[in-house]
Amino acid sequence: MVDRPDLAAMMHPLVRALMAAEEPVLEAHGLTMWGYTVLLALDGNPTRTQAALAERIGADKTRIIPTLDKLEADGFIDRYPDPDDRRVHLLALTEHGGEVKDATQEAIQTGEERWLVDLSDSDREVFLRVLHELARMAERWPE
Amino acid sequence: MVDRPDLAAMMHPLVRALMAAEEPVLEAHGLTMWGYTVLLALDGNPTRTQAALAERIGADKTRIIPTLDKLEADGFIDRYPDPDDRRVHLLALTEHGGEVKDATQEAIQTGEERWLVDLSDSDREVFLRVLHELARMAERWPE
DNA sequence: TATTGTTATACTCTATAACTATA
DNA sequence: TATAGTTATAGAGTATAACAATA
Repeated sequence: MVDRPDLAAMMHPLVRALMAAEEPVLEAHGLTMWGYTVLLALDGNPTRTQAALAERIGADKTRIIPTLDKLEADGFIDRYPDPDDRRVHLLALTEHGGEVKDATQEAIQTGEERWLVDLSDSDREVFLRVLHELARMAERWPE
Repeated sequence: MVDRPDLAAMMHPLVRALMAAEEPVLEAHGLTMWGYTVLLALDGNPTRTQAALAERIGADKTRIIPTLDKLEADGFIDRYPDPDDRRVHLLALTEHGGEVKDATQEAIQTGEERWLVDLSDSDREVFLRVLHELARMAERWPE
């Protein structure tokens, strides 16, 4: 009946290993995991409210506030009140923030190649395509 | 330069969604996530020490003790001192524990099919094979 | 003295609830 | 009165350190 391990049982340790490998890279670029997650989310997607950003990255709206404070203090993001509704904060990457995000992502993906290097071109293509599709499904399934 | 999302950025939300979907199934079978993880680890692999089990599943040795207490009280595992070294506890699934583990896994994998159902046979085969291989790599990379 | 399992404590992360400022 | 953001508090989960039993 059971002819494969559980998806979660395979993916969970893998994610932990991927994140453990990311940590020193993030630290070298002056970012936390949540900080990097925010930069990825804002890249190309300026966001109108902090609550929307929090929901998009699966965080509590109270949880990201210290992260946003730090990113702003470091000059990675701009955050200013919406003139049309001064309760709302508009969020966007600064040029510097975009550069740091790019450099960090480059380093992370270089590290991740360690996992993919032994795959054939076609296995790699299929795996990444399917994974991307499942990730999009998970986004649409927020609960 | 960056032509794909980060592996971790794709997998992390996916794992969270998979685990969220598991939770009600586990509860219906009287198991916690750690309890189920222990049953999976013990299945076909009786283990000589609790510390070894903890390391295998990526947990702290102190963390699994309440889990083992509960599994033992529920009759899912046997735990008794090794006659050769009475400091050591031998751990093994009971018959009942094996049945519960099988039934739970069956239900979990049925739920997981939701993610895989739209894949072609060949995409499915490649994805699961590569994922399995990466999971094995992660096991060998414990830090 | 070293090791296995256990318990007690402290720490980190996260969520809940209360507060402010705008609308 | 309702909503966006913030702050304060409480809770869950985890790790660190001390302890008892056995070797």
